[in-house]
Amino acid sequence: MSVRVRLAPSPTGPLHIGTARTALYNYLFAKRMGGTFILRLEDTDEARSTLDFERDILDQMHWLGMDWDEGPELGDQPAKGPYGPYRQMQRLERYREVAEQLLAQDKAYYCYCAPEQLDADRKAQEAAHQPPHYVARCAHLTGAERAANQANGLKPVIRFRVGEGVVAFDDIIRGHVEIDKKALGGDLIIVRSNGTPLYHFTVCVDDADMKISHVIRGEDHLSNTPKHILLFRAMDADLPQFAHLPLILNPDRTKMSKRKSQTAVADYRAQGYIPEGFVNFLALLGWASGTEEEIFSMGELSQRFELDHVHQGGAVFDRERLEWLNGQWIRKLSDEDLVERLVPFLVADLRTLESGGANVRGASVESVRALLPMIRERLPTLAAVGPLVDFLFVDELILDAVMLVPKRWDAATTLDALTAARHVIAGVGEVSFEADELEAPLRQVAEERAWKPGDLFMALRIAVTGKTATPPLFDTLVALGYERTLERIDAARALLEDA
RNA sequence: GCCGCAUUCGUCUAGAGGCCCAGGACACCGCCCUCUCAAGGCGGAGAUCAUCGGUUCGAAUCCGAUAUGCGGUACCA
Repeated sequence: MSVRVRLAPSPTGPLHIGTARTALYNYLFAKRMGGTFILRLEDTDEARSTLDFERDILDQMHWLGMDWDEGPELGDQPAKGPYGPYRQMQRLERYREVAEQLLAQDKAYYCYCAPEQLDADRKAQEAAHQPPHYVARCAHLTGAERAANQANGLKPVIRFRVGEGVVAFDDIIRGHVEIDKKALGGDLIIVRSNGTPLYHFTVCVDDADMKISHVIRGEDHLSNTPKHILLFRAMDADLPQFAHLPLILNPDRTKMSKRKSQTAVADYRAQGYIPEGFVNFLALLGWASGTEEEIFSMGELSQRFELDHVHQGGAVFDRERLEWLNGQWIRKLSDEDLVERLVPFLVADLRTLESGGANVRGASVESVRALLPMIRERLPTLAAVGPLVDFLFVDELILDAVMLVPKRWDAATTLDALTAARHVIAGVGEVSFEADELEAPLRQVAEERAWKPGDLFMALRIAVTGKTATPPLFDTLVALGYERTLERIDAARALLEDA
């Protein structure tokens, strides 16, 4: 049997971390098994579904490096695959057809109970400490009763007969699971009174129609699985295998939510995480290779991923670990690649400086490329580039006399040191202005004046960058350039003199 | 309430009856490197394997109960 798996997000929000991981596991499983990965949009919640969310979901999927073999059209992208349409609102006819069939076979029936009535039932059951369930009031209506309801203008829902007994299945991740039908809440509604189908029904129709072989989804669907199994059986469809993934959790171990965590993939992207790191991190949230390796590319993952090695307990989303993995991957990128990804972040950073009143110079690909050796190890995210090097791209630093003074030093010593350093640098001259040429003479002045080299360097660093943590000093000076280095030292000296 | 699932260092996890008085990684601490910050190297601390019972010569691993957490229980998905 060929492996066919699917991701079935509903476009009621931007691509969620949890959905992204589910997508990844489906994708990796498909790749590993030489199967087919299908994307289906579950947009039957008309009130909350939007085209923008659809776009975000597909866009972030691509960003993460996942493509699908079958899926819906969007914009200029045509639909792919022989089992379409892949958007549920376009499959309404099909659901109606299956519902009719179920009705004709008496596997489903019309129910005219009013929502208020149902609420009252539920309350009564609760009071009686019984599990809430539908009391099957309409389960055996006569033709006359139905006609009467109809004549009264009542719009019925369609309910699926659940019956009695136990539903059992073997989940790839959880093992054997048995659930009594009594726990299912009675005959379930599959079509609303307005004629639109409900989730439990549409997934089953679609999964059956699309010949899905493995349903890999979040644990929150585990308790619903018996309903699905019953529906599959009623349709005489082949049962897929189920694999229920552990949940991704907030730090307080509740199901990851927007309220307590950042859940949109797009947000992480905007913060400078790269897909290589993000995918690696997501893969490791609930799965491990069994070896001690943990840096894996998408390609390596799709060689090794095993569904039955997926962990069963929920996993807290740990940003520190994500950041570390992201840094690992940033360090692996080629120069050209890194530069290309870095520039937009630098530009954005400079733009905000500019709107704050600074005069900024353009950040070109060449200029950033030259900085790579000194910043590469200092980038946990792409967004870290701005704070690291933006001082190189502004005309004037915003400084004050207090911050110019290294700790352990006073203003007078600092002024003295900057003057001496300026002298040395001018002595080296513009032609020999190289990192290798600068260090020795600067160390020598420090020694002559009994300053710790580190203190001298710190004074210089602050004067020239406005920061206490920067890339290596001499490379920084060279990147700044001879003229601007001297200008900044002079500006700092002037500030100290005034103070 | 009812049903289901889960539970190994703070976090992600390895572990499929003896190799485990539990291994790796992130974070943390220390040292080395060092002009700051990183990166890197080395080392440290950190888990009575939720608890209690049972099975077994032997249990983190199998079984049961309890606890805790989470999920489901919608004319949401």
